Amino acid sequence: MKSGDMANLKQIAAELSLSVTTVSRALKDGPEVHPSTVARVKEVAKRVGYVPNHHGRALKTGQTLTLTAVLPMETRDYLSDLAKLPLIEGLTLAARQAGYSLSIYSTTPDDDPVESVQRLLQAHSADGLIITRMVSGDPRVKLLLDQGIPFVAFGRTDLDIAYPYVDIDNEQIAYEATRRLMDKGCRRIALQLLVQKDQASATRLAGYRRAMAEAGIPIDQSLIGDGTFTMESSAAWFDRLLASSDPPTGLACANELGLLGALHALGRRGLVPGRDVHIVTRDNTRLARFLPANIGVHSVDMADVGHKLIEVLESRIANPLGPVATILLQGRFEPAE
Amino acid sequence: MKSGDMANLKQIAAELSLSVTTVSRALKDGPEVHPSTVARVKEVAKRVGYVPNHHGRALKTGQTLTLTAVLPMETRDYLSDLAKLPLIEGLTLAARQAGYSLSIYSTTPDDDPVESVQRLLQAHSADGLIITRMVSGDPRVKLLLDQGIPFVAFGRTDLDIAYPYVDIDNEQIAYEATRRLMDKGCRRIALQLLVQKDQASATRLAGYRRAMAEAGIPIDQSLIGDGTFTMESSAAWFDRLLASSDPPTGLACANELGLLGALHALGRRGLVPGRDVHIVTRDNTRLARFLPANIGVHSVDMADVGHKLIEVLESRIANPLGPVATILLQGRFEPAE
DNA sequence: GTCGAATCCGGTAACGTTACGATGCCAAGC
DNA sequence: GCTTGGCATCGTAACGTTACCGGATTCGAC
Repeated sequence: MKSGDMANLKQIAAELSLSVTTVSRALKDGPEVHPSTVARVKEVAKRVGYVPNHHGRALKTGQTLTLTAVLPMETRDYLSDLAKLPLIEGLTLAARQAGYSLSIYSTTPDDDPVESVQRLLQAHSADGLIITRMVSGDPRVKLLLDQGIPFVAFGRTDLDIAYPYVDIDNEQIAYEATRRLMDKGCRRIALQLLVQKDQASATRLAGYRRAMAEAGIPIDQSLIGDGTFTMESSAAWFDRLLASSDPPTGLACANELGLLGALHALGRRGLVPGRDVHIVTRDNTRLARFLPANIGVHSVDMADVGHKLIEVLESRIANPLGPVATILLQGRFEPAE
Repeated sequence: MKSGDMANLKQIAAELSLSVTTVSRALKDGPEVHPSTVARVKEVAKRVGYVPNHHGRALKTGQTLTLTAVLPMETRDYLSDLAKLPLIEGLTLAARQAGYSLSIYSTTPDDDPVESVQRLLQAHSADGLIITRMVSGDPRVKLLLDQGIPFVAFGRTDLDIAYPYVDIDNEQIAYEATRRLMDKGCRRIALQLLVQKDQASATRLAGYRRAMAEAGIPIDQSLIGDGTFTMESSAAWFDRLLASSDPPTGLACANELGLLGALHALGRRGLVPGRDVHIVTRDNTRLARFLPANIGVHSVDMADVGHKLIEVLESRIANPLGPVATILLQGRFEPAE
């Protein structure tokens, strides 16, 4: 079946009348092997196209050289979050550069997140885990820490425990976004939120509240969006706001898709962004800059987030008991023209 | 380090005073084990949280239960193809349902595609490969067939060899798109193409040519877009066309990002889609339906493509010498209102 | 009462790799 | 001459799993 007849250490050893042990050591430049022997071994290895068998090594050493990213997938809609794509690209590329291969584990809304993680770590199929979409009091953190499994989270949560994470400073970004809208003269400012209980939404809300409190504007709960998120639901949500007796004059969008939904709602009412409603949005994919509307944009390089996640995870694997690294990334603001 | 103290067959066997062999057989419902023994084994396995060790099994059986998808990644731009996200989601989900885990191998434009595949198959880390972004005379097909490695391609190519693939009927879609634009009265119709030498672009061009030939309209090469693709380059390309002495009145876009670029170019000139220029686009993510413009849309469910790819690959792994399955998917057209 | 068959289970080896201790060898030191 | 020690290499065992063959018990049938 596997026609390849894969070369292994034994074959190389036989060809050179060496022991398997010596060949193994030679290939990793062990100092206990004579340099000339190393050269001969490497030459034969190259000729026969030797590639170490992943599973043999993994079984012996316990190292799989694989990292697994647990990513939520929304089956309700075609797309959930465009930023996921550059994130995946950053993750795979950084993992490859670090000598790991990256496995993606998509969770559906039906999956119990804890159980998913549970199963993953037990299968011993990865040296480390990347978890995302942190929720308040996320139980996975304690689970993974207890089990001693190296992991890194994309996002903080409100636990007392220290754990390694990379996060975007959503509080600051939402604060600035709200302030920008105020600078445009808005006082009724709508805040778009994504998944309920999502930690990112909680911090966004905190930043919004801070800005509103500083300006002395009372919070109107009806202006704060909530719940599971699609282009459709975004459009419907903002349409309801526009239809109200006292519609918002400013909007802080959660991401590109939320923006598209909101623009759709505006368009259907003949309203123009930047004139009737001022908009600021998160946009990690440059998409908003290409829409025919002047919209302020907060962006974060998601590929860089992927790189940083791998970096932290790598140091965690190398030194599981060392200090936990945490990285907080600021957004970059590009104002509307 | 790995504090887990993973349960293995030996532990279960010891606890029940059985042999490792029997436990192994019991867990896979071997007919050679007494039903009551099977029950006892399973009960203990569940209690101690036994999960089979992937690598032990892979080493013995040669099956890795892993599939690898080779996906191109454009580092030039933030996003290359939005449809890749639902594709990945479909792939991971279908792989999981089939009992496989999915590994993503991102290739950069610098990577030699053949060498990437070469290395992947030698590492014996996957039971099957999914390759994408087929080019004319793609050398990977022959390589994989020769090596007897199970694989499936997303996209056809112009080889005489039969090989398993799933593809979208781009020829037909481009043909229909061109016809729709003609129905709107367009005669100067621009065709947006993506990556050069990409097989999908070649078939799109063929469909366009067929429609133009049937209508007796001569081909104007200057209306046919070409080259590596970003939102920026799309905008620049279409802007050049609009600036020409005889600008197009119809446009068939390659995908969502190409559409956004084109709309950007239109917007900057104060032109309105559906009035000054008629547009039809590929859109696998429902994004175009949410733009404030009436645009005809050809869509394909990319998650379904992912499922079909896994399906074909699975049958290929189960029966490597069987007939090659090929699937050609039609696009669904939703006209502009 | 003996024998084949069916049923249930155990032991051994092997997949490819690496860790560990052991072994042979040669030069240098007393 | 004999030890010491460094050097290069080897042999064995083990990681967790499954394939294969062989053994024990039971049961029905002649």
